[in-house]
Amino acid sequence: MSSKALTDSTVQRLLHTAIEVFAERGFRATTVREICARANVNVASVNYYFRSKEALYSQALGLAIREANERYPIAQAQDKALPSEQRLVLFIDNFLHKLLDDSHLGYHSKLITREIAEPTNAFDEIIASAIIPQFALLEDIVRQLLGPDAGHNTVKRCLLSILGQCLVFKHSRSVVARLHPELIADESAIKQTAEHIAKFSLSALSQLSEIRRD
Amino acid sequence: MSSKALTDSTVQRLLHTAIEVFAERGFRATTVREICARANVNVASVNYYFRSKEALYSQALGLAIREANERYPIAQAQDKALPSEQRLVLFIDNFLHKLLDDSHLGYHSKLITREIAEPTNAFDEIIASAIIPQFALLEDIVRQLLGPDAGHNTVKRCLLSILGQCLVFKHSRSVVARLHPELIADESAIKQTAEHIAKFSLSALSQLSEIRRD
DNA sequence: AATCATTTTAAACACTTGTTTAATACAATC
DNA sequence: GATTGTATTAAACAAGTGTTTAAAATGATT
Repeated sequence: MSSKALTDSTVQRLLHTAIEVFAERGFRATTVREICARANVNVASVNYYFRSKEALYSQALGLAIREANERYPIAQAQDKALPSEQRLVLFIDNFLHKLLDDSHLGYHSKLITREIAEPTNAFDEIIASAIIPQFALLEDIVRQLLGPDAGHNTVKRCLLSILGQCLVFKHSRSVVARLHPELIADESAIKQTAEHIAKFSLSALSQLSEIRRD
Repeated sequence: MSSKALTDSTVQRLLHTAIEVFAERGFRATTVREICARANVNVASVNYYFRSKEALYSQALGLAIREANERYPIAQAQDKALPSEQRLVLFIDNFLHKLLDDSHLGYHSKLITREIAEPTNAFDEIIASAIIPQFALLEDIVRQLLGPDAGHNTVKRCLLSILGQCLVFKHSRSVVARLHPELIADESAIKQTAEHIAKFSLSALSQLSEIRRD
């Protein structure tokens, strides 16, 4: 494969279409033919440019992670000069928008959360490039909010409490859309939801930091 | 189909095997042949007893919901004589155990959360018999904890904050198992996690109830 | 024991799957 | 402009899909 493949329109179209279809249907339920039909390329192209359906999936997943991180950089929340409370608000707002962005990234986060829910061989890639950085950043923030006396497991559980509050809107989106659509109706609703999660979590964290360690 | 079908061993084996395989692979990626092989019945049985693969899925889903509700009844948390704080603890403990039970119900909750993540035609069944009752019960508890002045959207968002903290252990189980396996290692770890979620949420709710409405 | 409806079975159906092939089209280099 | 390496195409491949069929096995009723 020549080096111009990076800008090759066929390869690019295949990758981005693959992100869409794999996100919609999952790996096994996705057919190579559907990807090719949507991308307007011949069926054989998948095995010509990538070696197999699985290799295409792996590459598409990697691209999805990179593009998601480009579009929603966590730089703001990383600024250690800011007060921890504000950094938490920034993190949650960023994370929630990344999850609920339909315009461009809906497929990216869907594909990523799908891989998490049902890991394939590409799972290690996800862990290393999409999960661990987020975990580390949030852990940094939470540790500061809880104070130095907080036990290891307490910190971990608080991380998951915060992430879970965000992720529920992705994983159970169908339920939210059915029962409480107004919570994710538009940009301002998402922002309010992010503020709620931040307030909810900050209340809990401040109270936990007063009490004890484990 | 005769009425004895209810106790027919072939039908029963098909249904329970279907719960397993559909939970593992999802609807489209599941093959009728694999279900039949695991259940030790002929391939044609699916179309003989149920009319199609889709009908089998629908029936299996309904059975999963019924069995999950039987095994983890929410009766305790419904007891209005108990203080709201304790009812919340009971609810979370029950819900988390239901989600993380591997011995019998792992497949049931997996199938249910999968249907939520990727709704099929059977989605309405899930909403009505598995979601709404849980939502209503938790809403009752949360409303008492927040007081009568709490706004509608605040209540809803608090519901999702609590449910999300539990669900993350199911949806992102692969990540938790990889990065923080000790949090769900055994029965006592799960209990501690449930206690954390309850404490975390009660702290937040008590603080929110002091402040304001929306 | 014979009859009958029900259940189980192996085989086949038509269709879709990922992948391969071999022929064609294209575009740059000499 | 012929040559050569790359890209695209239609067609075919073997394996797997849900479903149907028609024959065989089963078990209860007469």
